[in-house]
Amino acid sequence: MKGRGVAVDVAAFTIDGGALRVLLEERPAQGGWQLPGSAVAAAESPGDAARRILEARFGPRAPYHEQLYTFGEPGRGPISVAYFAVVPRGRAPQGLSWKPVQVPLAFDHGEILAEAVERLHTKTEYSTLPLRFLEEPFTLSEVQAVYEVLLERPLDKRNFRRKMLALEALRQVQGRRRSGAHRPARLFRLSPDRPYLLKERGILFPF
Amino acid sequence: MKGRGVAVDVAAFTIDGGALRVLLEERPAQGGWQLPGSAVAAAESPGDAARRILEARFGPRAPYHEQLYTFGEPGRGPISVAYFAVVPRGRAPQGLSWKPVQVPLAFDHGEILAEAVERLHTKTEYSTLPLRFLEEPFTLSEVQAVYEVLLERPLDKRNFRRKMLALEALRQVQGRRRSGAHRPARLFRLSPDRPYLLKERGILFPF
DNA sequence: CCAAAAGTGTTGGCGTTACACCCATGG
DNA sequence: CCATGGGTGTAACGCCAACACTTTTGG
Repeated sequence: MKGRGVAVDVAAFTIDGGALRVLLEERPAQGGWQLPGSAVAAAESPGDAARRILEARFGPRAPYHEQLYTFGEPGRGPISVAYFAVVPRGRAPQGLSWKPVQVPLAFDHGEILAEAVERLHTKTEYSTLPLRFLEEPFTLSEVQAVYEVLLERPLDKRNFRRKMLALEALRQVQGRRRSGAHRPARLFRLSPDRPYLLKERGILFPF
Repeated sequence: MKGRGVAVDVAAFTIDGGALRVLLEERPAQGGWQLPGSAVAAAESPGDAARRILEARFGPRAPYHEQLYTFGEPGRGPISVAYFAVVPRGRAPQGLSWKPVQVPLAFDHGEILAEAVERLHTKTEYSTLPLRFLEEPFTLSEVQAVYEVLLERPLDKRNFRRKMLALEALRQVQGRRRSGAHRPARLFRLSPDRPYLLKERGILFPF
């Protein structure tokens, strides 16, 4: 079989300081910032390679990730299967930085990043993917804060809570978070049976 | 760059006889029916290869298609970038057949097909992708029939028309279709500015 | 007792569904 | 004039967005 090799690039996001950030590595020789990536070995699938890349950075429990899109313009070098990942807030791994999503990238990585950001926004509208930005257990206020960053607008607290709880995507756990001079907050985890919920009914034809 | 080659496989759908059908080729030597595909040449992108495959079957105006998912389990052979396509009703090209989507396929093509069918159903809920099943110009009754096959339930004619027209995805064109002993039907095309409409607002957070 | 975040219900408006009859044509 | 599919309006209901105050705690 002739043709080009296959690589995997990962756009890993986190939310910190009220802003969406993406995990980048700096390669000054190659024109600045780029997404972490790797060639796909002969004995692994692209999904295996993505998990390997994430485990190398975040340890054996790789964060949530899914395949995004495959890029392969001729002249690009390898064909790249892009993944995007959602990572709870934390320090950037060795040699990498969490950067605002507006930074210009090397190669065509800006295009990959733009696609990943768009997918993230789309899924925010109709799934519980954003819960993956939080370390468990988390409070409802933390969930709301994540959604407010992603949607770029404030949300009504009562409506938000009613709707989020109605999804049955959360399971309350024992204990409360005390964090200052105010009432402690209930704690939640992802509901084990619905770790990643898409709204079933569509918009066009709910009748 | 080491690793495996890259191929493209296409799941092309049409609606005929009130049922969803997929374009398959029979290779008795390799265990029955399979999706049309091809290796990706060194000088082309996967998208180029998909278009090439479709043009070889349907002529220089390739039907609507989009990238679906990239499959690459080790031991699979080449890594395959799968596309799905939506084709207006018509005769199957030389050497190929329109088959019901339940037929068992060779290799892992059944998995690819299942993914494509799912994507098609998802997009039916919140986009005007199903309009691509129709040759232009078409009538509103034809549009409704397509949606009824995809959604597998009858739809109310008045509600359907109101909603479809409200999307402003259609443009009425001159002329009427006369097809028997009844009132002739108005004709429509895809609105040129919105050839492929996704509903903007989501379900979870429209407030 | 003060500050700060957690927590909680109701109402009005709008969008969606349910529903039945007349129209235009060909034979 | 009859059969066939094309074409049209309204009313009841349910869901969603808007909105403000009380509770619990730490200092």
